[in-house]
Amino acid sequence: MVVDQLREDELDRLFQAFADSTRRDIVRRVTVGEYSVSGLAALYAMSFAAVQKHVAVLERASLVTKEKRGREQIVRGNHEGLQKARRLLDEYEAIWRQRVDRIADILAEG
Amino acid sequence: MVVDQLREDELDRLFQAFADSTRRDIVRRVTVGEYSVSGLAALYAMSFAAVQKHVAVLERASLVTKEKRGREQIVRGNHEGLQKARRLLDEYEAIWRQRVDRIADILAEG
DNA sequence: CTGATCTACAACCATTTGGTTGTACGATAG
DNA sequence: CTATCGTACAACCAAATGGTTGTAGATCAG
Repeated sequence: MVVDQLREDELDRLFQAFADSTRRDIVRRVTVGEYSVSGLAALYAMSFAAVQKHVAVLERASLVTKEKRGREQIVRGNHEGLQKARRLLDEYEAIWRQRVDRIADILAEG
Repeated sequence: MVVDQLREDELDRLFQAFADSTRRDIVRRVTVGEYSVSGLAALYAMSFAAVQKHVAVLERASLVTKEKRGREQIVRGNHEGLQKARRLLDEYEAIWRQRVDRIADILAEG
């Protein structure tokens, strides 16, 4: 086994990151606009530290990047993670379509 | 707030379900072939009960369905969950493209 | 310089997660 | 009928998750 452990871990982190509505909202916002960590924190009914942790989870998943600007840390959307997640789901969709085609073939044969 | 709590919870469950390599493998397998719960359990280095729990997580996320056949429970892939997950990532991709277009516009103006 | 702001990080807590073993029960094979 | 198989479910455990408060270091405004 141990097919491609690095990629598997990467995908674990990616989907785990998406599995929280606050984090999904952060991703949407930082894709459209520019936010510091505290700018984001102001949007949610939770502590600054909690939002900071959410951003860290997104960063580890390559869904956002942080860039220091003065005393602020600007959070930006990172297309890389999103693309990887989409690519995986596209693979699954392809497997599904192959399966449907195969069943169609069997029906055509019979 | 409380935009669409049901959908948010649904998405939480969906991405949470994808955030585990064993579960991703189960989804792939049951999309292609037919497996009972114990048939799946035989594939992994963990207990039957553990696999049973993974299947339950996938079922709650609408990624698989179970169907009783004699004393076996047949697990099958369910396109519904996969589609919903893909749809969300497509939305994010669209947001990203809009952002890129907007930047292009600004550059064109300037 | 001083005070306010932004961030990082540690420590703590409750709940969830991913695993285990054990028990029980319906369905099937012999 | 009896033994076995496939499943369900409870109880338990360690680790991870999602939140909190508190402390401390940079950076900026006045």
